[in-house]
Amino acid sequence: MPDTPRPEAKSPRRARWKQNPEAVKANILRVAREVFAENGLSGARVDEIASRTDTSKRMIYYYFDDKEGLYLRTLEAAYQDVREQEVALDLDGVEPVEALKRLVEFTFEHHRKNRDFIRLVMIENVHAARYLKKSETIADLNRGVIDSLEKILTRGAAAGIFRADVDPLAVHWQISALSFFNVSNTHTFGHIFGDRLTTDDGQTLLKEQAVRAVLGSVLADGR
Amino acid sequence: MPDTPRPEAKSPRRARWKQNPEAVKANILRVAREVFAENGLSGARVDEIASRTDTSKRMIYYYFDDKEGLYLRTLEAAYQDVREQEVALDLDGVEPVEALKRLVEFTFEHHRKNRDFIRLVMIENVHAARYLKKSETIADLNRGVIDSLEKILTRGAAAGIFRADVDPLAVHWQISALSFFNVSNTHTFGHIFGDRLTTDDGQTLLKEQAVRAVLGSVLADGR
DNA sequence: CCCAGATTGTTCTGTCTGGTTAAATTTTCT
DNA sequence: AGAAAATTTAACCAGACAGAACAATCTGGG
Repeated sequence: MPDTPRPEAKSPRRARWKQNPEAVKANILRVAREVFAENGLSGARVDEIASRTDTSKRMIYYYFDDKEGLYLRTLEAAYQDVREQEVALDLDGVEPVEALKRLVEFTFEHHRKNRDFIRLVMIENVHAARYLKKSETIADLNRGVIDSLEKILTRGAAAGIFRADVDPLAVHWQISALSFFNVSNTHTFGHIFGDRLTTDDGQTLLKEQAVRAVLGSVLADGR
Repeated sequence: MPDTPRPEAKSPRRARWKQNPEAVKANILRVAREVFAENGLSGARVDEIASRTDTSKRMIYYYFDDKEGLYLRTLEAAYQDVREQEVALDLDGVEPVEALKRLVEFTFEHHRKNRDFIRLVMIENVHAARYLKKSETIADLNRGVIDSLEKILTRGAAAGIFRADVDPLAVHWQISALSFFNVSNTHTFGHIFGDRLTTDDGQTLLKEQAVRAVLGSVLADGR
């Protein structure tokens, strides 16, 4: 990252700076995530990314080769970031219903906090996941989520509280759907039906409803 | 739509053709929907749209002014199309639980059948609904959905089957979320977790689960 | 300290894609 | 026949990605 103050005068063509490859890369990636999230891959302008950086366009090509390379790395970094936030959650000791409840609530909030990430995933889906598929690392990161969910479900089934035939993957799909849609479709939904559900009260309502919904599809019939 | 066979010979610089404004416009819109859905607004190429048409690039500008104009009209047309398919459903006479079940199933299938539409909505959300907001017509089309849902819910509440405090809009949100996500995130989800849920069996499972989920968040506590 | 290699900044240029328009030609309506 | 609308063909031109060239500065090893 170049140091800040262009030393006042005229003739010294260059300012002083320190070498800091990691910081430069990180800076570029941070900005790239924002710009790609706002405009998509083809909509984003390399020049705009550069100008929002503390460094120059030259560095983008120096470290990421080209626009698509930058996009791919941005995607990977975003996935990694988000997954790192998730490991905190430990529900092994908790009673099944409560554990599932917490998991839903956590996911719901977690998505809300990572809007740019959600948008990147949306964009990938418009691309039919073309770039995601190029990444070796991403898929592996995510599979763990299923395991921890499965633990909760089998514990619940053993206790007779949950149905025995629930599919962990399908439940994860459901939790994701509710949490994802809540962020991804804010704009169209809000414009058509009003913003009532995006207020704080509305969001709490939706979160509670999501919990009820997931439990509803998982609880044993008589309960 | 220009007529097909460029009359063999050399000198006649122009082929013969017939005027057919409506067909040309419709043809352009149909193709535009596909291409925009595949690539987004900025990703779509006017040249590609033109080449997939039976007409020429110039006609796009003749009828739609510019790329954004075409995009906006495409969006409006898509919304209108989709809403027209929905009016068929009549659930007034049906018993509440059954009615809600059918509504969920219908919506789920309906989304699956209109993938391009879903993608357009995704794209709009990436744009923060910038173009949707320019449209006068779209918002009005959709509000009716809430009314018919509300009827079901109040009937159910009156019968003591549904909770009294359910919010129709929130329930619609939930149904949409499950149906929408199922289409919108097929690619990323499928790549990360495998395609098991996109098979016919998987989709039936998800649909059933969606029904259970919605009912679970709506049914009165005792049952 | 001095050198080699890595990192960063600046400026400039190429080049091609892609949205847009000019102008001519044909059809249709009255 | 003449005017207006529809359609065709053929460019035009800005902007965006890409990278060349060069200089300057930093950093680590000998």
